[in-house]
Amino acid sequence: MQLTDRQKLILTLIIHEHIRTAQPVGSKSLVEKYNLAMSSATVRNEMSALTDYELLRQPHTSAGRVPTEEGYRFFVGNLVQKSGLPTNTRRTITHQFYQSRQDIEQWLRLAASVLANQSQAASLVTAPHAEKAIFKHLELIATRGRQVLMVLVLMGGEIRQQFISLSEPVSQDRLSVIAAQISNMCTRCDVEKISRMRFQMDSLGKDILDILIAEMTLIEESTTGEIYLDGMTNVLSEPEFAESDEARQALHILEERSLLENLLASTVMNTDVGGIQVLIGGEGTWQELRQCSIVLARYGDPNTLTGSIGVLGPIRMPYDRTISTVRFVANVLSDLVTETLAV
Amino acid sequence: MQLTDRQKLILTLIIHEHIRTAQPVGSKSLVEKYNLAMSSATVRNEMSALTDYELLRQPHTSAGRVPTEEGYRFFVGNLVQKSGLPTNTRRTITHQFYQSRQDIEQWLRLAASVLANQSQAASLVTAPHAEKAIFKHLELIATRGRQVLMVLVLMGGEIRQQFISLSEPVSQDRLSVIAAQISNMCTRCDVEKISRMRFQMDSLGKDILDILIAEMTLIEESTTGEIYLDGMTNVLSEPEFAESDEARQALHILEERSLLENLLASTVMNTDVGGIQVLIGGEGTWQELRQCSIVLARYGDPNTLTGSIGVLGPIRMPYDRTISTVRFVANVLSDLVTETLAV
DNA sequence: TTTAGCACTCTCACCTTGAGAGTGCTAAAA
DNA sequence: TTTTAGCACTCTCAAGGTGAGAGTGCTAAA
Repeated sequence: MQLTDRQKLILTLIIHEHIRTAQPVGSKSLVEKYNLAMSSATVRNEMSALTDYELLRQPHTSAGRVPTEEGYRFFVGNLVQKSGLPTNTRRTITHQFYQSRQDIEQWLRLAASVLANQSQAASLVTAPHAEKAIFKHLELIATRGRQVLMVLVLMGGEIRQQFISLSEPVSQDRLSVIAAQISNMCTRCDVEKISRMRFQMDSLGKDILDILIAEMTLIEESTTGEIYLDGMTNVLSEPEFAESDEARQALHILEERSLLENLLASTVMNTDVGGIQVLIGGEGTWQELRQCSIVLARYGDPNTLTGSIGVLGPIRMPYDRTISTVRFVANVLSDLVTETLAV
Repeated sequence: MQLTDRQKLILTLIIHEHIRTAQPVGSKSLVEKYNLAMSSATVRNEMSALTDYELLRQPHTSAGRVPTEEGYRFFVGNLVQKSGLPTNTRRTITHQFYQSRQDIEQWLRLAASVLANQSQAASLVTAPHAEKAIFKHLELIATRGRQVLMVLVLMGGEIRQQFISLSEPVSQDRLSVIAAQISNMCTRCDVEKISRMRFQMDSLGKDILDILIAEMTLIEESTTGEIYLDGMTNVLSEPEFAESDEARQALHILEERSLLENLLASTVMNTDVGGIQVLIGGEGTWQELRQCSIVLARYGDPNTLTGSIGVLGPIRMPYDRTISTVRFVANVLSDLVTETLAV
């Protein structure tokens, strides 16, 4: 499918106009709006051709044209201008990050908030997560009776806390000794190596090591870290979600962690850090997302810690701006992660 | 305002019927539906009286009656049957909690999920938070260069992690020594006591203690811990939120942390653990919640750690069931918190 | 005090209608 | 060959009209 320049122009204008108004775009109004140097009849002929290519669609015989999913895809793939974010927007965003508390959690929350506000859509950010769990540090804190709080720190800064129940009460001193022992012994070890050290430990140590191993295995098996969402309500103000049932289906994907993990796993997980993926109208697979598009990116340090960020909005979203924003925030997060978390 | 038994009955039935159908309730259909031993004319007279009391309202001259906010409030205050949850529902819920990972975060997430599913509405759960921050344990973990990961554990199990930047690189060994020293010295101390120990420390120790104090102050100042939400999309399926703008306003309160904190601070924070608060139609204060009711409870250990849980649904919600569910989940969480987190 | 009966009111679903916007086609102009 | 003016046609949408249905308040009798 090879489009003439004029066809590309018209497709682009129709998409712009449709994004602006959420209405079908007619030939005459398009010519008037953009002062095109051709008549509406010419535009109609081109529209007709674009409709044959299935890039445009007519809701009804005598309505204007609306871009199809294919049309958006062509637009995003070939026509969208990679404008980059305006400098002052960049500055505002960067500023916010360096203003915030120095804490991954805050950064991720902030990233979600920035994405949501900039794109006026729903956003998601997953915490950076390593494919391989490498032990860094263990802490055991007595709470009450046989209850102990276990804090496990992985290389890369992932932290897990968990209450464990020992078979008998143990003093804080003894716990500290064991924690220190394990911390020293296991630094930079993966699950396998740690398993092989099990024989060196006494009975209590073995119990704790077992829990530690279980926990690390669990972390390794999970495909993504904690998920932060923001701007869900932004989506509700879009006219295509006026009947809230449509909105419900779309937002449900974000809310239901397992669905979202599936979605991420089958798309952005295969993308390189720095790359952008745009999922338009659910790409036939995700029925609930028929009305939505998702712009996704991966951030972090490609070899160790990575996470995903994305924006979910109506299919009729301003792709250029959204893509720039997602790319920029991903870069900011990558920088922060590599600066502070790297091994 | 003193209602006769018959008036109470009719009010109750109208509310029940309205909750079921979301439609105005007429005299005739009410008599038929519930096989009342009186004629529709009698019911009409009583309805008229209830309307005078402003417990009912007519959307239009010749429509049926709809409960007013006042009507719901009377119902919740006087007529609602405190049924308690069915035994098997209780069992299902309890079971889920003991099945889950032994980890506050999981419990809170689960609580939110249970509330959302049981009530088919949106739910919120705040992490338990102590009014007074009491130090328990400090851990310092070298990451890279001058970057250090500080893990702060408070009495009661609140954990904060933060990256701090020291003025010069420090070895893990030295960090461990300092952390142990602080941990020993400050156990069970509040901010004030810790501040008085500052002079004992060397320069590096002072820096760290300052950050620690700042962090503890921050925790003490925040009114609530982490917030977990669930079931936002449930609300979208209610007919009163068909035009998504209504839904947007309501859900916005949940999404915007500061708004939600305000709301909690001005209501449930003043409630005792074990008590239930029902906020109907925003009580005149919260414009965004005109269409909603919130059922709130406080859980935890009254003297140390408390958190809030709640359900947000349409004003037309099944209060008896929702209240029972919220109360039950609050009790379960209280038990878990006092069992595992208490000092 | 309750109820049957009645006149009245209001909504809602349904239909019709005309304006408006858009289309495709054709024939003439460039 | 490409572009454009003109025209007949199509379809939506808002506005207005109509009747069925449900509900009400009032009155007079039980």
